[in-house]
Amino acid sequence: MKLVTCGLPYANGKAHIGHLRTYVPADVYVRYLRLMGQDVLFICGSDCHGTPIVVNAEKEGISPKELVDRYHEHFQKIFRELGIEFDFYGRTDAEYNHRRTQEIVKRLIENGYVYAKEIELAYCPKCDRFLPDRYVEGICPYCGAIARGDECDQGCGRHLEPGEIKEPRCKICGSKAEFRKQKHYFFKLTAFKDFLIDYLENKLQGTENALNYARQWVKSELRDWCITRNLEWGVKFPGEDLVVYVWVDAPIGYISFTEEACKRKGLDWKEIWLNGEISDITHFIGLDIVYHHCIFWPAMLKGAGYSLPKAVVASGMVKVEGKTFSKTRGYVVWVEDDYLKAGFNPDYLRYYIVNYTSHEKDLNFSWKVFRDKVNNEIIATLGNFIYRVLHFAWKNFGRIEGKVDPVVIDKIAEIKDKIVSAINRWEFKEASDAFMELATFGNEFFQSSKPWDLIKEDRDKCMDVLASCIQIVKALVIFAYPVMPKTMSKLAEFLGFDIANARLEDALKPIESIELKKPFIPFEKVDDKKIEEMERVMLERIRRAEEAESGKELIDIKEFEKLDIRIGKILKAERIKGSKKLMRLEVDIGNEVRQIVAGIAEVYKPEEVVGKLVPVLVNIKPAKLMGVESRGMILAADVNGKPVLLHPDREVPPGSKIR
RNA sequence: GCCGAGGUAGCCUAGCUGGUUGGGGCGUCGGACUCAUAAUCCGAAGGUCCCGGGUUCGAAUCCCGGCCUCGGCACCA
Repeated sequence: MKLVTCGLPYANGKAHIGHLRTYVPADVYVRYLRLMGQDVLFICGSDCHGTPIVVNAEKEGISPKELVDRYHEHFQKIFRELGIEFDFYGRTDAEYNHRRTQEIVKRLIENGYVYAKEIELAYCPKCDRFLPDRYVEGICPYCGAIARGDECDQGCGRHLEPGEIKEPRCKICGSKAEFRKQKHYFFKLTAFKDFLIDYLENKLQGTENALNYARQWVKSELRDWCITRNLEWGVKFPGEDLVVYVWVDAPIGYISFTEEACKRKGLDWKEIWLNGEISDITHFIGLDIVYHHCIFWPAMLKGAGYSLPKAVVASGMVKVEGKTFSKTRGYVVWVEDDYLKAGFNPDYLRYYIVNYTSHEKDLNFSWKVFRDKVNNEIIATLGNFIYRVLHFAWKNFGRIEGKVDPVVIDKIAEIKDKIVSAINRWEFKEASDAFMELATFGNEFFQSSKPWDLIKEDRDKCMDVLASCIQIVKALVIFAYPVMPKTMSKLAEFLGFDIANARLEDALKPIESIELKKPFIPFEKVDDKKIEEMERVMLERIRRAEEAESGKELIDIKEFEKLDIRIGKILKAERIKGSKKLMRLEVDIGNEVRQIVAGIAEVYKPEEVVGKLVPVLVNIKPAKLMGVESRGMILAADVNGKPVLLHPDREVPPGSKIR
């Protein structure tokens, strides 16, 4: 029995195209494996714990469970509608996962891989509780920006250790927090370094993008993981008033979901998870969680005495209309609101995702490309071939009994081999290109055989041609089924065979005789108006996002007057060591020379900004960036996140006021 | 900065253990056909294989240097 899993969607937001980038190929993979005769268990579930869920639930005034329920339902619905069929879709807050997680944590403790340590944590005296991660807000000790407890998300982006944040405040009640010591538990990840190096170099299979990242990480410094948090919501850490960190109980979902799936099917989950060193387990994940799956997870499994995964397959990133996927900036396609509600066939999106490029590379989603792929590839090549054959055969004969051309059988066999080879390398584009090649072959065969002429001259010969074509149609239905299950199962039913129990080899078995009904048009065209509408929706969203980003209300001139903006002359400039973006400048602002740190080093070289006149916000609070004090802020235009400097249109004296 | 991945015609790509004219798809142009959702088929145009140097009889393919793009740099879900 082979196990295939997908990274668990976090039950904190709706499904978008980024999710599908992992789930669709995984589903396609499983369906092909089954067509290849393999026994596969396919599982997934909702990731239900963690601080963001608790914080968001509190914000909405509902319980974490209510929030999780909502998105758990949502994801199940999306998967159902897109034909992503898990054998079991669980949730990490279920009893079975709590039980398995606690069992594994106990094993880790028994085996000596967990130790306690006192650390200083932010504590809110008013709420009377410790404040984990995102419950804290304060000042970043490095750059002075407002930061979260665990990360300076708006400023320098640094990770913050517990206790590092300055002036911590409780995010719930807003009152001042203090630091208090508390005992927490750490997982001895460092003890697994040698094991991990060997595992990643010699044992784990998968896509290069995942393996290379992981190898690089494991060779640099590993640190022990703090695996406990001060929350109510989560899996209780044995014997303490703490819960385990989400990244402990989330992957354990893979195990507990397997148990549940096996229980329902009368199988033994231990054959997968407790059968020795490496087990036939394949994890499909996004690139963002490679670390957890290739480092943390195998170490945990090893430490608790469980089997290790055989392969980790990581999908590439998603872009939307050529821009980096971003929910906040509006470059996103929501599966339900944007796609399904518009009434598009889910098979189209599945085909797009699988066929756009290889699994490891970046996938760009564009509505125009979508329209072209659907209309030119799915419909014109594949759908049209199927329909023209079925329609012609039904109209002229009704029943087809003829000899299939051996050339056709050879071609089908060739395509089948291509598909098998591609699937074994997780090359889903190659597999889908292969069946499209067969459709093109079919069109060529039909065209060059001219059955519309033959029917007038030689009905038997015409019948043979159609027998060959129907053979190709059947092969196409089987070969394309994993990518487009909805439409292909309808066609299989039309042709009178059971796709659920089909094998790739069935495509080669000649159809002796077949009775045809009136065929249906398998795919509906996507029209330009609809695409324009979709693009409008997206542009509108991007525009709104930009507006929200700038988030500007109307202000009084008095407020503007608070800003002291002057022209400064850059006297000196140098890069800041260790930083990609920052440049240290000495700027003459008229009555003094200030040291200012500016994020322009990605675009400008020091020598080209020296001597330039630029606007400077003089009365901004001083801040430290990368340890260098900055007293002022260079103003520049923001073009796609990159700075463009502004210069006065004629020479003006440094210190000139801007108003 | 460090570490990955990658730069092949308007777009997506194959080739990358070096060897005849760098394949394929979409788009474009011309033609043919009419069974079919103006679908299909045939043909054509289109490439400094990022740049520079090197190794070699010979490099998109190997080596060195540079430029550019994307991503990661961790207890962030």
